[in-house]
Amino acid sequence: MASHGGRGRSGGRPTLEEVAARAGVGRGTVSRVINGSPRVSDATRAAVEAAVAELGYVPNTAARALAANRTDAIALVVPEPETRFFAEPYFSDMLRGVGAELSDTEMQLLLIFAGSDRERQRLAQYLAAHRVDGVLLVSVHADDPLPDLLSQLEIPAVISGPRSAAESLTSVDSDNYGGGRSAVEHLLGRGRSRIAHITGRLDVYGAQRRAAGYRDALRDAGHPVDELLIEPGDFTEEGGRRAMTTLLSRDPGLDAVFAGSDVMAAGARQVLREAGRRIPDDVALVGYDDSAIARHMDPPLTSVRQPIEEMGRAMIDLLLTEIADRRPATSRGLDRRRAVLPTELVVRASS
Amino acid sequence: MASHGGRGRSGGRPTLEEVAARAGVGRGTVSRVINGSPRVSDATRAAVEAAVAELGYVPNTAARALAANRTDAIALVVPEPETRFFAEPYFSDMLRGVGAELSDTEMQLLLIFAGSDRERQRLAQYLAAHRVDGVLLVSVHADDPLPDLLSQLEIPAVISGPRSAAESLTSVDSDNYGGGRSAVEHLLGRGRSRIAHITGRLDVYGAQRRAAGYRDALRDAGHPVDELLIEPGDFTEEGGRRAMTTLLSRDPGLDAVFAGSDVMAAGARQVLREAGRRIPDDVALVGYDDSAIARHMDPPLTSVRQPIEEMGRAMIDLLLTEIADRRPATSRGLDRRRAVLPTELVVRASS
DNA sequence: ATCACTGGTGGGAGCGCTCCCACAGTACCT
DNA sequence: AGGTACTGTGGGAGCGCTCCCACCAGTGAT
Repeated sequence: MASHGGRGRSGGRPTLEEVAARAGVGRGTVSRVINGSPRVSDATRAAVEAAVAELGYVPNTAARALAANRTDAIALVVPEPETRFFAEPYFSDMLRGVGAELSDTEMQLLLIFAGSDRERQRLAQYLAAHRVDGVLLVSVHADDPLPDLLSQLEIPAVISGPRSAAESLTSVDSDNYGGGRSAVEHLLGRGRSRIAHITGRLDVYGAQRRAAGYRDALRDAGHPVDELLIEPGDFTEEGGRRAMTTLLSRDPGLDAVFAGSDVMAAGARQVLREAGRRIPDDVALVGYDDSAIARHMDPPLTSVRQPIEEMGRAMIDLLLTEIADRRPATSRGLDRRRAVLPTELVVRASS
Repeated sequence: MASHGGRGRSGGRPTLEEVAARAGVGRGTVSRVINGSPRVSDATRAAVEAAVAELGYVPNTAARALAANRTDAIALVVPEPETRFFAEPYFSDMLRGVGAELSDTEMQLLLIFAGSDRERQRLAQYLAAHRVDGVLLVSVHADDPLPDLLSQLEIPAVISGPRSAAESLTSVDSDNYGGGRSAVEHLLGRGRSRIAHITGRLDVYGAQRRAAGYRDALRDAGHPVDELLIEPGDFTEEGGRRAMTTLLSRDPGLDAVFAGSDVMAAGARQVLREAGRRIPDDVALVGYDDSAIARHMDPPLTSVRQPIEEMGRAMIDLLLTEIADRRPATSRGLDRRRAVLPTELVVRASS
């Protein structure tokens, strides 16, 4: 039914002006109705809404973006190759939370992978062009230049897993310290006393915090902290094996292990088995992440669960307020926000 | 260093006009250089490029979109909940191909899930607003209204897995017919003669084609087609079990089974085992999809591989030409395009 | 010398919005 | 009666591009 105009333009989508003419009001008034301004009388609003419905009017996003200097879109940036994104349920959970929280909004979510250098290049261009109003950053390494680029471009951003205690970006984190504590307190409660800790890579802030929780839990219970019972892994299964081997040689009598991730716990379990230790009878084992591995391990692994989906929701919340705050020009200065969500210990047969 | 202007606008990004002034040329010339028009002298081009570099000019996408009536973005629409998207490697492979093919382009890819009704609603709005230049459609059900919506809105679209032989959208498919043939020919070559077929849901076009390949391969080899050896499954493991049970009761002497998917093959395998049949000694088994299941099955499953990543690339190719063709206004009419990519039989121990 | 062309270039018009200023109308005070 | 204030409204200006027409040299043919 669409009548084609003279030039190549297709479709003849109605414009604000046409809606205004139809409703017998001015352009500005229609704009106010569309944007939900309260300064419109009920009668006028009704007339405009009728015209919008009759004409099937849909705002032109490009025009709006140009005039208002915003895009109504935010990006979820994953500085990893796509493969890892799909492999780890972490991202899937995060995305679910983000999507849910966004569904009440007009905001559009873009998923951007920046694993390769080339993709990084494109991302930088993309951000420089201000094609999004804000950015969600997940799984960022300590030396990544991305956060700096974002602050330089003055693009609102929220990072999941702050890079340090002094993180300059608004951040959302789970309570790694509390998670570490609860794991150790649980083991102590089970009557274990020689509790080892396989940490994650210690340049990852969260791994430091978990270790701190481990230390404080022991100390507060009146146990001395034996540094020989702390051995760094690197979040891999192989790293877990190596660390466990080392720990076992240092103290064959240890009766519990708190691993900084489920994957490392899986590695530790192998070594313990080979050394003839029964789990949990001889050595109790606790992991971190409550991943699928934990559920399927033999015996099923006690693990610290992070509320990843909730973290996604929190990130959106913070980002949206940050974007809203920026709009009225006054950059409110230095009060960086930070959210920390509680973890939960999921007890299974391994402890 | 950015000096703030009088009003609230932030940042002072350079505009075309500023680049033009700096390079000592007109606005139009800069635009030509940016867009790679050949009608610019080398000297002028160099001057403009220098000015662009000095000023760090990045085109304003919104302005371009408004003026040129295009967005330089395409959407990958997944009419499934996110969960399935992550669960099935199909999507991951497809995304890899799409991303790779797009990386030479200025085009931006959006990932849109439309599993729930609410998400569908948003998607419709999104498309009506013409926020993308084209759409990639994957895993669409036969009765989905989305394709019609797209043609109505005159948005270029490419679908993976056409819904029927009369698919109205440009489509990319793997050679399901050839895949079915090759599976059966392989089994015949192994000396099997009573070959059963567990089909997928027959309202899925690809499942029909696989079954057609099965029939023709038998017929061309001089074997009669016994309809009692064809039993529909529904792509699930349970469906595979049911179909296998039925087939075995109809013909206890069958010596091979071609299942329309690896998952159904897994179901069939269970039933065969319980019935005391050895694989492949008594009954040879072939699946379809070459998924992780196939590799991990005991014994490893012979399966037909679809070139999913290549399909992703092909979809982008077709979509981009479709978008380009549309630009010069003349809608070239009725010659719908269609690409069919070859499959490959991966032989393992089950046959 | 005149008349086509042709490759290069400048800049007006306009894309469809938002923002904001101006102004009419009403209400409520002095 | 005149002021003041506030609600609701219309429409100009302008966001930063692309498109296209007009125009200016050259160049070669007449």
